[in-house]
Amino acid sequence: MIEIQIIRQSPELVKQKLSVKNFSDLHLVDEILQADEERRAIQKQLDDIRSRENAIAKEIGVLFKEGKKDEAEAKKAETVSLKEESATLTNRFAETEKRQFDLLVQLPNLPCDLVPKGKTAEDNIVAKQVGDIPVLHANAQPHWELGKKYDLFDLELGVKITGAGFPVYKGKGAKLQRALISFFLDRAIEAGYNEVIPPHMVNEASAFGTGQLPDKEGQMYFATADNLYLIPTAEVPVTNIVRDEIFDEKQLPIKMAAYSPCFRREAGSYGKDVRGLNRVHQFDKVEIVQIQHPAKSYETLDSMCAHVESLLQALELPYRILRLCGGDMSFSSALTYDFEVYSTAQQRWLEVSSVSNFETFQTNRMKVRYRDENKKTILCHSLNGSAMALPRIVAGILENHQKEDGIYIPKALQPYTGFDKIV
RNA sequence: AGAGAGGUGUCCGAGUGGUUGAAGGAGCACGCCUGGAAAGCGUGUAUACGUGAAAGCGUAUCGAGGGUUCGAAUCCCUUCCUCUCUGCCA
Repeated sequence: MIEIQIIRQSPELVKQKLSVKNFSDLHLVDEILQADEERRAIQKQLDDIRSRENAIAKEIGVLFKEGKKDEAEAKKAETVSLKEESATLTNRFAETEKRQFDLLVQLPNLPCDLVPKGKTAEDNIVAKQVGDIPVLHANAQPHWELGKKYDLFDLELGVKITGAGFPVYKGKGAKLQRALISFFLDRAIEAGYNEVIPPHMVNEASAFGTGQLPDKEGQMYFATADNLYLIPTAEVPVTNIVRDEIFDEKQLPIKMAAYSPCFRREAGSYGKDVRGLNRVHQFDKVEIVQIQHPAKSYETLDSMCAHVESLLQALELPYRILRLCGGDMSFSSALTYDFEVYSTAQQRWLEVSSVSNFETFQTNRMKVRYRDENKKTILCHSLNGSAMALPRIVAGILENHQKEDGIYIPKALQPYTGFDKIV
């Protein structure tokens, strides 16, 4: 949620930035300002009346104590009209406040100055491309064929048990999953992140805090009996750990890493996008989250990107880094870098990580602040990134490291798998 | 899931209708004292919104939401959570 102060101070700049994100309902900005003005005007009146009510109540209290019952009863009459007025104003205030909130929540985050204009994925900027695309042997196969060939995962079996998009990992495929999770977590811990194991279901307040609600409701699985959402990413429970907290400036940054399964309904996805492990409803991911001082958050974003990059290098995968254009960025983000691994057998890039700075968009919703040297409370910045999402990494490893005689496990991963080759 | 108890500030803890944003204590910060420290003494120590250049002032907040009342932390209703006992269970 954009801070109202920013909209109040520079509505035109806000509109201009929103249009970089391809957001066209700019009239919302004016409506917000109008509601804001109205709200403040009502609050002034309301506070004034309540102040008078309070004063009279106190006087009545004193009169009763002094035993002046008649005077006290007379005073009561004075409050009648005030009570009516304050009741009306209270309603109007609540309405206006809600109207402002409902509008405010519809605005996506403002992109930072580095975000390129653009509408679709085509307009993203390739910031960096590393690693040669391997030349595969003649019988090279896509990962779903390799999964069958080496009995690593079974999608049909998942259909039987649950439904489409719920893979069953088997044998060395299962071990590879576990190895990657441990590897990613250990690397995060080495980089100073504190490991947490969060709940895999969240309440409405948490889903609101990170920006999943209200607009992305349909993307999450919802347990109606208990009003809980299955998490689409560990970002949601992990970032909410600091909800409503006020930190000492010295405590920043807060660095947390978590492994969790992720559940996504992925309504509307189809075709070659969903082949094999390309897009599934349940997958594993290690997520890194930081809560940082506003002045340092972009430095932190760079360091998080460097961390993800080091993982891709350790796994010996060809990758590229994209700086997302305004139109392709998520609702909550101010700047996002996507990491893609080249799927050689499919001849396409697969997104394996997304690292974002949300600035105050999430922390404003969650009220995550720090206290500066003047004891003022100021919103922190929040950042997160996948480090990393497993299925497409698995796809990348299987496809890029396949040889005639089997699939080679990158050296860095061998201590975790306990084998150096899948045959 | 059933029965009972309870949810107050950073923490402990008082408070069952009247100047209570909230006693007291601990902690923390600053100052005095000290050669230095401890002890002691003094001062300060919530958040949000509104208003103001600022100091400040106003309003709201004692799990959450609603109600009674001139007035609610205190009474009533709803709801969430915690603890104890019983049941069930990895």
